[in-house]
Amino acid sequence: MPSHARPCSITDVARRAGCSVATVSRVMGGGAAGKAAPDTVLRVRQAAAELGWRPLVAAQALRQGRGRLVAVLAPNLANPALAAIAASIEAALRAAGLAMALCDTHDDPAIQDEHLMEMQAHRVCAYVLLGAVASPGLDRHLAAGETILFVNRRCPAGQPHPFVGIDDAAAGAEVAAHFLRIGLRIAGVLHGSLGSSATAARVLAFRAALDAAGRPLAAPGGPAPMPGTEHVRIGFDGAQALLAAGQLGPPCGLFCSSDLIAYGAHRAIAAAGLRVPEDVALVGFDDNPLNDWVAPWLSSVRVPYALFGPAVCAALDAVWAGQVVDGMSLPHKLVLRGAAADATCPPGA
Amino acid sequence: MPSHARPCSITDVARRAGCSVATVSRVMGGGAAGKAAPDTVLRVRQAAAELGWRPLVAAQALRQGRGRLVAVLAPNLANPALAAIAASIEAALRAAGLAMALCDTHDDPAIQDEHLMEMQAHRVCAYVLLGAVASPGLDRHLAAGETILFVNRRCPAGQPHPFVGIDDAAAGAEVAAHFLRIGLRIAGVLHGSLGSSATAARVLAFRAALDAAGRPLAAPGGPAPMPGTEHVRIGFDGAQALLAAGQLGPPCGLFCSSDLIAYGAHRAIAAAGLRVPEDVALVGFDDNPLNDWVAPWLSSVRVPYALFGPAVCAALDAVWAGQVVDGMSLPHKLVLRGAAADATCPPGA
DNA sequence: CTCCCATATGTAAACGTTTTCATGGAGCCT
DNA sequence: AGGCTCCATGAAAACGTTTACATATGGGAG
Repeated sequence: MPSHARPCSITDVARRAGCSVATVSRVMGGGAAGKAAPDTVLRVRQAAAELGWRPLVAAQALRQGRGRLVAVLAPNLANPALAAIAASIEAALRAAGLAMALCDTHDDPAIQDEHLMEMQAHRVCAYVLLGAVASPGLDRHLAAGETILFVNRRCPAGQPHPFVGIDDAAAGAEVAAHFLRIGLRIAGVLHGSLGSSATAARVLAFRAALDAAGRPLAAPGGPAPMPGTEHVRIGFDGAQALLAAGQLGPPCGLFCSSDLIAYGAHRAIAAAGLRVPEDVALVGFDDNPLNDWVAPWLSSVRVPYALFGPAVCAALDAVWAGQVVDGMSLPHKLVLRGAAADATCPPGA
Repeated sequence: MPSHARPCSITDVARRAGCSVATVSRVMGGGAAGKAAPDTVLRVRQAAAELGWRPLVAAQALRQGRGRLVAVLAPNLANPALAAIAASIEAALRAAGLAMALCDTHDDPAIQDEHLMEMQAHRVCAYVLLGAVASPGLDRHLAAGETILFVNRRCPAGQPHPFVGIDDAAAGAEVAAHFLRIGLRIAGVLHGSLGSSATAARVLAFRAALDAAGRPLAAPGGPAPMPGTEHVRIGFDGAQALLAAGQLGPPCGLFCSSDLIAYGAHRAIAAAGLRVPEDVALVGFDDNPLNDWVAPWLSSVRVPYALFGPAVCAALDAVWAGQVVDGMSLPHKLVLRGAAADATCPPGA
């Protein structure tokens, strides 16, 4: 029988500890060290433990105006890179005593706004925008002075805002430098919508580095990818277009602004009878942890997934402390994978 | 300056609409059709829209005892299959006006309990356990009559509880039938901890089908995998052990209880100079959406990710309506991928 | 001994909403 | 006309917490 006896409240704890609710609140409230007599603290702690009581988050949120919930908005949870970052953030938030509400925006401004409204109704204590897109609701939240942290993509509105992510421009330039170093002809660059600051920075820096080396890339042909288009599809179609244009003659290099795009490109290239990386050297971005297992032919810029969570928490703390968090750059690394996957021992071992 | 003017409340709406807060609550509360005069409804709706007001979830939760938040606990968000299911659930919950709090339990009973406690403090309106593990906190929540829905793995405690997932036993038997049909010698089955009801059902039904066909599998050698061990590692180590035992001579078939395990096995098999699927036919489980792109050699049992969200919502509604939801089986399908990846057109097109 | 301050605790208001109950008016039946 | 029900609405209590304020107790300094 789900009798649903009312779960115990601060009042029950107070009664059991033989004090007032205010005292319980002070003792359990954390911050108030030395605000209560030592033996009272002990009694209250014990009573709370015996009853298994925790302050009701809704009541705290109501009273204090803010809750203990952090909204995390991501454009596409099916993307392993984003899922990994979300997982890292979740772990770090939990360690900080916060909970995560995760929302999938599908890169759609309307859905993003809907989520922002809903999370506002929850009085979340912060918004973590993991790949934000410009939207009216975002502007309103920014104007309202909400705590907003941009991850991966910078704020699409003009002003600089707190940001956590890698140095995409540097990474893009490194990829170019790698191709130049090994003296490979560069067939092109495949990428998603340049509306994403991350993609734009990667691609533009890549092109700029090639320009600076006197080996400029031909202007991109074909239509610009629509925002939200499946990355694998972008890669497949893009590689097919390059093949049709005769651009992918071996040997050459091809840069893809995400691993998913590289997967798609690889499929088209393999179907054309070319080998990767011997004929076409592919460099992706994100370095999906599964690459070692399923894509040993793919070099990629490794993004330190596990560092995102701690960095996000640190940035939030800094913002709440009133500091200005302008750009916090996480380290990245170009991981090169060889021609023959010498897999006599498990990768990463 | 984040002036943080107090966000408007129901009182503001009432004043603007020229009525009392009770009326606003009734009008916006949804269910109350015909509980207010038509023109009043109009005035209130307009006032709320103009002010951009939404009822504060914390206050609702406080008053009603339950919030509009659903806790989703998953054992490992880095697993693409689980991330896909979580994404599906999120979308469906949002469509139902609910928000999702996502927690990663790392398959650890202690962490699961911690999350359960925290979510209880949030007065979430339901718990969706996507791969639950037995724990004292889970027992307490069950005893307290909370709304708990098991997804993928059945309730580890004895009694039957509401469940959403595929028919794992049938799927395992189908894999066995497939191997038998094409007359392949079966080298073995690699799997994670049998503590998971899903894994156990798959593996046991697979073995049972082989037994019934008079082709019983040798008892598993080596230590049973520890819970939580990386699936790719299980696959790699397991395949290496089979190779060392001379079990993987071509041609043969090998069943892996998850795609990740199959990835690991593939790596070891390829390193040994054997081809997949010509020499060793691999069948995985989950059918990662990326398989078409990165693992065209892998046959796998496709799990209908997109159906989980709607099924979960339907099950929750049923439970709240007082019905008994015992087992809701989602359809699965064994997807066979050929030897030569004929990738002249994009997969799935 | 008195005064004052520090320290520990209790009292009560406030947060925003839902919901029960009461009120008053409009119609309908006898 | 009187009494009835039905309907729309308002007043107020309650949910569980935090916190500003008040109160009591004790100790030290004068």
